[in-house]
Amino acid sequence: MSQRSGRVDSRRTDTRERAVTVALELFARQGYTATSLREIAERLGVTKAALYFHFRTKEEILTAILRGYLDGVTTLVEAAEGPDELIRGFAAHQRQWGIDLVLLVWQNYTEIQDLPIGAEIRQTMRSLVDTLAPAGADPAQRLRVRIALSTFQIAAVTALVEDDDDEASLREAALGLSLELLRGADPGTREGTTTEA
Amino acid sequence: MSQRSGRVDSRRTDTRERAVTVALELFARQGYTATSLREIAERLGVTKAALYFHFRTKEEILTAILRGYLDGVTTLVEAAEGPDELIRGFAAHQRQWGIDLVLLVWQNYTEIQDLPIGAEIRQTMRSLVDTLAPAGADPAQRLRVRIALSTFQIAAVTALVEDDDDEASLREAALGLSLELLRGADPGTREGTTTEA
DNA sequence: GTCTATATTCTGATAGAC
DNA sequence: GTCTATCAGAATATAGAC
Repeated sequence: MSQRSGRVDSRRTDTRERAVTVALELFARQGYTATSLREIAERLGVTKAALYFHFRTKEEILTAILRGYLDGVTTLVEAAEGPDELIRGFAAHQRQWGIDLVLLVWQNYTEIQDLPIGAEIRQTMRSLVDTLAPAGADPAQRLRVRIALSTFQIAAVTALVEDDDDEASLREAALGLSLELLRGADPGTREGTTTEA
Repeated sequence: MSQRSGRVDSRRTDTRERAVTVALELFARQGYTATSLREIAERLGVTKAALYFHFRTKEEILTAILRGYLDGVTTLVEAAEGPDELIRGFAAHQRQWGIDLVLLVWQNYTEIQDLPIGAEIRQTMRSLVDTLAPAGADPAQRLRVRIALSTFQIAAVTALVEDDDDEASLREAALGLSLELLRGADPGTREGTTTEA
């Protein structure tokens, strides 16, 4: 963004984008710390020094990956008009970003949590729970919502481990379970869009 | 075990046990790869070389931690007389081993999965699901069981992130949700101990 | 059982040429 | 934008004295 000149530069390469893609896969499958810049660079067919032209630190690569995903979630939360619509939007979002992103966030949260974007992720997830949980929900109800959200991640990981299971049907089952859990979070009224408390 | 002489050796130290405890905490909080042997040794007040007397590799420390936990789960599965009893036993087991073990397995699964004990963990978890799910359960029902099992882990992590929530009540809520999910896995008969299919 | 000392390899990161 | 060359530090692991 800050390095684009506006017009199409003939010398422009796609190394940065490719680096983000490759890093996502390697970070997800091997872990952030266990993946070296040398490894990423080799996959891209460039040197480590070339990577340092695009990113100032290794952490910046990780942050770049998470940025797009997180902004998507924020947009979802802000645009949501009701719990059911939001959970469906979240399901689609998780699907769109794929198993590697899910793995990346879960398996490397230890490293992510200390980064600036880690605080953003916590905040976004909390607003997601806030939006999905009834106003004034107790911790048990909020836990229910958190489990409803984790459903898609568990399904994605299950599809990876149990390779004989059909991923698409697992996703569908996850959505059903998620909605079921969500409805249980508020045994009373859950028809209108209770945006106001 | 293999190095004990039977009688109480006055020169015997508890470095190995202490190393396992310290490593569990550091691996859980910082990640397996991000934690160095130097760090573990410093915490113990010994040198790296002393650690290598007790463990041949870094992976062996990780394996030693997971061994006790995993054997406990196996024992639970073999002794189980019914789904409800098993899930309660699993809940108690998770509680007993604490948040650090839960974090360790989840946050470092990328590294664990390639170890020999990683295969054991997968197998044990599968037998756990097998025992909890009705015979002939479809993937969707098995997913439900997996989510029921994840409940305790999500509760533990939630207690860590949301430090104003009461951990004990979260655990209680998790057990209730887990049982609720489990009952939904088989809408039909779930009274007798259907050990035979 | 624990130590000092060391071997070897890799890490993230920088300088400067092209 | 990418390269070669290099840095300082840290990693796992081993050898051998005590």
